[in-house]
Amino acid sequence: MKKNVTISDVAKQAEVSKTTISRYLNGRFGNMSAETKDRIEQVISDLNYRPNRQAQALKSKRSYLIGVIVSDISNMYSSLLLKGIGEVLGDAGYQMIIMDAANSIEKEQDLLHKLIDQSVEGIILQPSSREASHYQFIKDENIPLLLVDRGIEPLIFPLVTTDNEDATKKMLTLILEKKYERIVVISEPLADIVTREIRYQSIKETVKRRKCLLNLVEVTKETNLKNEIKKSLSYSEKTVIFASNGKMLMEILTILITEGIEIPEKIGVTGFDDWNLSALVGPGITSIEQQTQKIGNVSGKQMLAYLEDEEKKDETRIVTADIMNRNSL
Amino acid sequence: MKKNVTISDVAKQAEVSKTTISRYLNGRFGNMSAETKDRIEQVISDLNYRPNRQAQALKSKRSYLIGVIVSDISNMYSSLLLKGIGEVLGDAGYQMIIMDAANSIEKEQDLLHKLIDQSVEGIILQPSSREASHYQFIKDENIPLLLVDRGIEPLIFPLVTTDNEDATKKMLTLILEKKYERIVVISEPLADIVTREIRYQSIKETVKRRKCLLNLVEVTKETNLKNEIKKSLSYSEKTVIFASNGKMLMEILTILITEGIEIPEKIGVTGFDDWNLSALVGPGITSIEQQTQKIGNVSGKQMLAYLEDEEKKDETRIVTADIMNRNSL
DNA sequence: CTGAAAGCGCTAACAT
DNA sequence: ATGTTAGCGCTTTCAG
Repeated sequence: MKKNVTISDVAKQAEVSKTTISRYLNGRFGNMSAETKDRIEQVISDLNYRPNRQAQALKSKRSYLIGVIVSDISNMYSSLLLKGIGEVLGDAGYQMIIMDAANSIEKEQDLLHKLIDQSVEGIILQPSSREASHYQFIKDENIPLLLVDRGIEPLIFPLVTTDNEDATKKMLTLILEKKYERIVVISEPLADIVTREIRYQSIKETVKRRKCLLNLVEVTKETNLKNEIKKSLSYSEKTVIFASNGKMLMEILTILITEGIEIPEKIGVTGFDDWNLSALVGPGITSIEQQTQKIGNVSGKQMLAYLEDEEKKDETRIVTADIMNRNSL
Repeated sequence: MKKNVTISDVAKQAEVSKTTISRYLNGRFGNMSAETKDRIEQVISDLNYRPNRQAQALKSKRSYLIGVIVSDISNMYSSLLLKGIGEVLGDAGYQMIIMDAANSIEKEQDLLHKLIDQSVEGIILQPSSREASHYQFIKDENIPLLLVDRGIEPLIFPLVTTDNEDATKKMLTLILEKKYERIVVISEPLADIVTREIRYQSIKETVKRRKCLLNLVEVTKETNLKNEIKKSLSYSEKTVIFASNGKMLMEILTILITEGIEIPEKIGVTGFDDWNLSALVGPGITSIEQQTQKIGNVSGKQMLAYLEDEEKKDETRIVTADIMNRNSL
């Protein structure tokens, strides 16, 4: 059981003042004799001294902590996102405090406060709500907030996200080329998340000018997804299911495959794939693959930019997605 | 731009001393007049006061921070693990500082030090090395360390993990029932991680007493996996590929499927599946599905137990895995 | 080139 | 039932 060695211990041992040690720690050897410097270096390594971050933060107002809140950490999207953010932030000497809102907006509010209590220098948030008012207080706290993946309304913070509209429209082109006559969009509730709405509206707009029919299924806990899929199979028109995110896509595929429904013979399937696994599933699923890790990288860089220059804010960054043409249409 | 309100501001406003506020914050209303209590409550909410965690930690030696290091956060295993840990720790009022060792043992060492610098109260680690000596210093620091998923040698810290040996042997029974004559184990290098070794040895032991042949392919960056699979296909005996973890399984399946190799007609495939997605792939992959989120839950609980009672240490916990019998054998 | 002293925001004896 | 006082481990003027 080793007792904690503090800056005072080092100072005593090196026969200098705490001030000098502090200078050393912060790389301010501006005018420090080479010998004191060497002596301090020696003592620090002898004593195995490491400065206490909490104390440093308390005094200097620099915590080198960035808070990150994802809406659901068990989602593959989060993994890749966190990987991407972590790469950039880690290299810059920042630590991430990662938290999981578990799809609860109450929990998310609580976590935001907890992050602030920890004196984080910035927050990267994948919001669980589209309501800007929920996040206004962070602006008042004067702490940089960067949204990722999903926007809010109005968009009072910068955002890094996929080119949802563009990718959706490109996929629509593919669908229409294949002469589909009806599109069934299966999505989690549109009202909660702007991204879902954007994806749906993009489809709606494109379809409007064609002779293609459109259905929307909003999936909640009460929804019997199997029944909805059966219904989609019953249409007389040539039909395709469009999954609005990776979670939906996988649930749909699970049903289709376990029920032995042939893709694309019986029904076409496509949508957004967060997992980038759709190459392996069924006949290979034609899908929109987001560059999630890159979104993370970009977010990290944006955050660093804000941190060093408050004025660099409010620039939204769009990351393109890849349209993967496989065999499910 | 709101200036930070401190305990002193609250004390002044409520016309009591900081001590009293502190008592209030820590729920020690033992003997506090109802009216002061109410007044403080009022002032705190008026001022929108929130105590500074760093200052609290500095003084009280309680940070309520638990460090978690995963070997690769982009791996689905991490997602579910973190979900599981977070559920338990969050409910108990702890925050996680999650870090990604990115499969680098040097980085992992660095991160461990950084966690200690942050005054974490405990560390949950999915180790990137099997060498106990790398972690000895944590014992010296007297901070609770809990290993998860993978052990080290010797096992000087408690561990929460899957019943690797048991699950592997059960799967072997299935394989042998299907009259396979040769098993090709495809694994990342055994030498690095104990779990890999355990899985392989379990197979080896079981196979020894049968007339079944066994090959081992250790995959590094230099390995051409496609060639190895081709080789597996060339054997005259009825052959099955056993993937030692989810990452390998998915890489193998990707090759098999894109090359159009029929499963199980041309070759059987099975192994450990971290993603729990193998139901969707190809004909449905018979695999070992770990209860990763549960492993996380158990780890969280173990950590809480250590925190409140140092003596509860050194108890290794085994979580069973599920053998999913599908159509790839 | 170096140190003394004050204080960051909070908690915890020890008083009263 | 509440206040006084002394720090936690560090950084930072201000002096020399």
